[in-house]
Amino acid sequence: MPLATQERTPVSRSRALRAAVELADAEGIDAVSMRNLAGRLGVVPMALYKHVANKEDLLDGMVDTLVADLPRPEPGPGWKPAARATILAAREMIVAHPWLRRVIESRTRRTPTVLTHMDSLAGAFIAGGLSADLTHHVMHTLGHRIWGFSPEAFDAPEEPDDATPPADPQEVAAMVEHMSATYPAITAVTLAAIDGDLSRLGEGCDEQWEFEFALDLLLDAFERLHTGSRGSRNT
Amino acid sequence: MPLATQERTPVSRSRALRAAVELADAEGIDAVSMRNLAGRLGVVPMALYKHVANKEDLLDGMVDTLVADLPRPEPGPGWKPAARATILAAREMIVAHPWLRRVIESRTRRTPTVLTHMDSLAGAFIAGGLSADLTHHVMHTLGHRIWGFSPEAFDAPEEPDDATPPADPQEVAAMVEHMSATYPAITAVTLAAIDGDLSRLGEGCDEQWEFEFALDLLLDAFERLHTGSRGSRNT
DNA sequence: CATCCGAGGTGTACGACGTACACCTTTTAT
DNA sequence: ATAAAAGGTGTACGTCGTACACCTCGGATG
Repeated sequence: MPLATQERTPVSRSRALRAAVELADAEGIDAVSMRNLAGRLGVVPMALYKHVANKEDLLDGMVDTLVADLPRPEPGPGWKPAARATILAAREMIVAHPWLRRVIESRTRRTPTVLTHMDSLAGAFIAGGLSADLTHHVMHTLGHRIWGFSPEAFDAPEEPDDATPPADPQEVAAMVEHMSATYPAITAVTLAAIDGDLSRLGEGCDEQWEFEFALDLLLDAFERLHTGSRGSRNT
Repeated sequence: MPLATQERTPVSRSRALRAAVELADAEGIDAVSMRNLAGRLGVVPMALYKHVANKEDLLDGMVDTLVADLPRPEPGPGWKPAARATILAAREMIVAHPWLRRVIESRTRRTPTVLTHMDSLAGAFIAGGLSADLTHHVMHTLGHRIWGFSPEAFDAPEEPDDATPPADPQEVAAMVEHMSATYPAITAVTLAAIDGDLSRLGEGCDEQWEFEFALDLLLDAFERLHTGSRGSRNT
């Protein structure tokens, strides 16, 4: 005999998606399995398939859930600040949900929600007077930066292990020596980034700063292309 | 009684990695499972673990195998053409192995081989006179472009299904109408890219061109930052 | 009222996957 | 000849996504 019916609000697509986002936030994206998520919802795994087509659809939906809340670029002052603000808002979303970057990267479908976001950003450029052609190239150049992240080829790998133990200075010095001999350029770059202060070695760099640096570099370059071609060339 | 001993060259790490690359080239990255790869090598799955630590290590190794063959930037004429040539060579590698992009994106370790490539590229900038600081930002800005691809947020999704059937023009026109109403900016951009010729709708855009456009845009911007700061600022 | 239906939930089962562990065999070095 | 290392085997476990057949309600409809 079942316990006193603990009334369970029935699962719905949006409830499932929100639960999945919460689960990913709390325990990481690997914890988001159909079985695990179903458990959270007090339901058997297969029940989820009444609300999502399959796991891909679940992940698409999770992205949609978050992307739908992004602000649209404000029409007005100019395309550059509008695009900048929109992209930085997307970045806040990425920072708030660390698993989101990888999930977006792995998406293969373009959902209407995602298309809407892309359209409103492209629309900002067009409204600002950029030609459709230039807007096209601009969107390509921005790439995933549209979503608030750039592909961080140069980044320190995420270290899931507990923070590196302090390690005595002598050992560190020897390591740096070795690095410097093997990878002179990278070492020079790294040392410059921490002002030569070896105690700051584990810090990693200021991603936000790097992101905005690259973003502004690109926006400025776009502006140069745009104004440089007004009336004379066909971009 | 076993068949006449068909002499099998013993598996080695590099043989396993090369076989894995071939397998991925031939059947896609999903076909690269420990079991499948072992089968190809005429060996039981667990035998692979004598040569790779685990699957992540296998994937790392596959990347290394290819990255090791990349040319280093030539010292000489200037950092810009040197970096450009190196990055475009990496791009050729990516194009030749379509699975490689995703695998590189998913790597979490930086192997010595990969560090060596990054170091030689960073070294080109430094040899060209860019400060360590500027080189740092430059590497970040290039992001995955270092590896010959940019994150294609704006790309058509890869369509694994057979090419879209020709679809009669009337239907296409209606679809475009609908798209244009729902996503005006994207539609304008897309139509511009195909010169309004609806028969070219499925084409997708010239990725190589977009890649080089973005690459050159960035390299030019770096140059402007560099020469603009010579002797006056500390970048 | 009786009936039906469809939306939501269940239970079982299958075929992958990565890999731990204990064991065997072959090659090589001494 | 012998010992040890290097390479290969076989079994087993836990996890995953999901196909398929079934059940169970709460209305809507005759």
